[in-house]
Amino acid sequence: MPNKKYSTFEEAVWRAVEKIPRGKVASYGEIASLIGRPGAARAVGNALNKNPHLVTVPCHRVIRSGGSVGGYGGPGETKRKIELLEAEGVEVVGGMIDLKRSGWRNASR
DNA sequence: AAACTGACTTCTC
DNA sequence: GGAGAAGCCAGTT
Repeated sequence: MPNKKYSTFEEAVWRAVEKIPRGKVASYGEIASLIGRPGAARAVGNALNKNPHLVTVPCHRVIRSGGSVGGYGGPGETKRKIELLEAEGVEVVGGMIDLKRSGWRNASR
């Protein structure tokens, strides 16, 4: 039986991630700050790794700082992540994203 | 309860 | 610019 209960931290992460508009990306650190846990970028990655809301939470829109795509669980999964981002209008070059163009609430303008 | 792990971040060489 | 190490947080075992 599914007694799977989730922590408030994870719920907060998913909530912040699903808030990311299509065609834009946010870094793990950004999410951590949004939920009130600055520096918990690692914890955010952990929450996404177990992401049970794979449908509601576009984890592929979450990237590393600087604009690096980061990972996605498996080695080959990272490539899929890039494809998804490009499909949404995000320009990914060599695993790097233009934050000034696809940054969620930063660097644009 | 303690220790390990991990989709991170930043500094230094 | 690339590689290595340390620091940080939350979850899982």
